[in-house]
Amino acid sequence: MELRQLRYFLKAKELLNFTEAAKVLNISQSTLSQQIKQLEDELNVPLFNRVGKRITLTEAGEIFGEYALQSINRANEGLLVLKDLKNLNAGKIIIGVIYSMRILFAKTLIAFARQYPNIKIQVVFGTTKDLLEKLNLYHFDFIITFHEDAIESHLKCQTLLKANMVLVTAKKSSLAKKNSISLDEVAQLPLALPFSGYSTIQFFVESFGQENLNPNICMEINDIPTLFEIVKTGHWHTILSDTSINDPEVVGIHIDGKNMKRTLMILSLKEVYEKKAVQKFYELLRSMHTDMP
Amino acid sequence: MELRQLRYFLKAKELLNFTEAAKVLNISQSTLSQQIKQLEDELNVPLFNRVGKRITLTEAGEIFGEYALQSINRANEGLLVLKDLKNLNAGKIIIGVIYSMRILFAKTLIAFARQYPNIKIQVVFGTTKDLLEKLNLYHFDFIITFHEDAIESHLKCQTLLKANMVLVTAKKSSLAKKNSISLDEVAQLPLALPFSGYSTIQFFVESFGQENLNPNICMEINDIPTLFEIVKTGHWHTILSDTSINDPEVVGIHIDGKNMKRTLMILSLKEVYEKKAVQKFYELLRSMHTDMP
DNA sequence: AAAATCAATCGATAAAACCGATTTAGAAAT
DNA sequence: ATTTCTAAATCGGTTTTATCGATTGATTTT
Repeated sequence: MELRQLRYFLKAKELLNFTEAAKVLNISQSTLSQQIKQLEDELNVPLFNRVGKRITLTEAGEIFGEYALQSINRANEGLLVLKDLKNLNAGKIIIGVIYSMRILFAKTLIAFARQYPNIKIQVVFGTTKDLLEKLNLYHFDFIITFHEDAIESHLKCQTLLKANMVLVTAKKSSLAKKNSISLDEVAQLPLALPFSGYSTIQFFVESFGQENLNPNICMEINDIPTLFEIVKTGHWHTILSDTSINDPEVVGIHIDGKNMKRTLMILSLKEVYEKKAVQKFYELLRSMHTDMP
Repeated sequence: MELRQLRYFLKAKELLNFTEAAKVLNISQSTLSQQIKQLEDELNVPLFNRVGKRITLTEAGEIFGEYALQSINRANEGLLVLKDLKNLNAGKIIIGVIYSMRILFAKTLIAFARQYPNIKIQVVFGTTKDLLEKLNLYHFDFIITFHEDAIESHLKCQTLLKANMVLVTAKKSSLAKKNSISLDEVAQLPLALPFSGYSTIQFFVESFGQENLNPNICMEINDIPTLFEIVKTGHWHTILSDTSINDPEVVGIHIDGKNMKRTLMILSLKEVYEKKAVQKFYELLRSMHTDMP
């Protein structure tokens, strides 16, 4: 029993004429006759009465017709749903994002949700380590993170933007008046750094290490709003990417040095089919990056 | 897209291993690989991610799987329902019966309904003419009637029983003591005959005509219980098949003459598939006829 | 009565499913 | 790190099945 036979049967049932049904189906009448017969043999019951040259439906044909129609409809619906998926009228994407991308990401998220209201979006904020782990477990469609390590061969890596790492200080602080600050100077300050993952710590270690500087790290906190509160006291300072700053009572000061930029990447698994919704999200991310001052 | 491909896909989805799925399906792994690829090409979306040597399900595969399963289940259910039909666990039969078969038929009906409780039965009592007309319109599975005319070639005819036509008279009547009566004598009696259709009237006309007798027909009534009430007055008499008599206050007296039997037939259309339920009903009718004294 | 028509059947052909062998590359064992 | 095993993809050939046009047989239409 195949869908082909069910389709043939339903058309014959509809028209109660094999010759006409065959014409509509673009097959020969003899093919239709044979396929219906095959189906009847398999079902072990006639679906049509042959009355002279005409056909009428049997009780079995009546009953079976309901099921045949539903079977075909289900298959067609499956096909249609996949089309919708492809046309961004359905589906779901799951994205992992590091905390410091909150502000920029939120804007992109809102724009995407407005443009594609039928696509479900799940967003998970986390540390780079956690996000990577889950990416490798096929949990995410992609993650957005800083990532300077050697790219694993099974990962696809797209550069999103270069983010500046800046000294974040209270607006009321005397430092707030500076346009820039040296790394030497930063090393003298009491720092409360973001403890958001291995790669972040590595970044700091390497940046200061290259200048043989020992930063005065007083705290490591893995919550950016809390960091802002600490900074707002005017005593402690932190170093964050400029994408993180959205508090009116803190400012970011450019740190001199060519290593004070971090690359924000989109990471995904190579073997995983790239949904159209995901492609659209990338496009939106990039266009919003282009517009950045 | 065919049910075969959907079956293959669902097994691969279940086992997440083409080689094992192929083994279970009793096909070669390469066949499975090719058929899945064909399906993916038709759907224009991958259903599986190929991860090294393993496979995982895509979102599209997840979604499509639901519809594929339902499509196959519907087709299978259609098959099962037809089996039930064949096994007398479902279905419907529609029977036309002449009035004089009421008593005998009721017994058969009850026995059948008890034996096959899941089969719906529709019974229509009527005149031979009406029943025949509707039979030709595919309204009935079969009808039970007296029928002596030349059998139309599109009708299938089975003899059920030979029914005796008897004089029906009041038990309190002096005639009731007779074992038999001649047609001459009957012609002298005031008769109230059943007006139940052309063939019944023809039968009487021919029976009396052959003896050059003119019966005294006072009434023609197309309701058997009413005929019994008339007869019970002791004044009028009627002629009915002995299968009709179920009133304790009337008796049937054998009428001398070789023409006083009528053949009760089962009539059906030759081109119409004979349901198993119908076959079973025939069997029951015949067995109850055999048991008749 | 003759012509047209419709489902069934036939024999041949085209298309598709299927197979085993092989390739490619990843996973597991050493 | 190297070797062995293994699983999906691909290839070319074979088998099976759908399909076709012609024909048959019988019914319907003219």
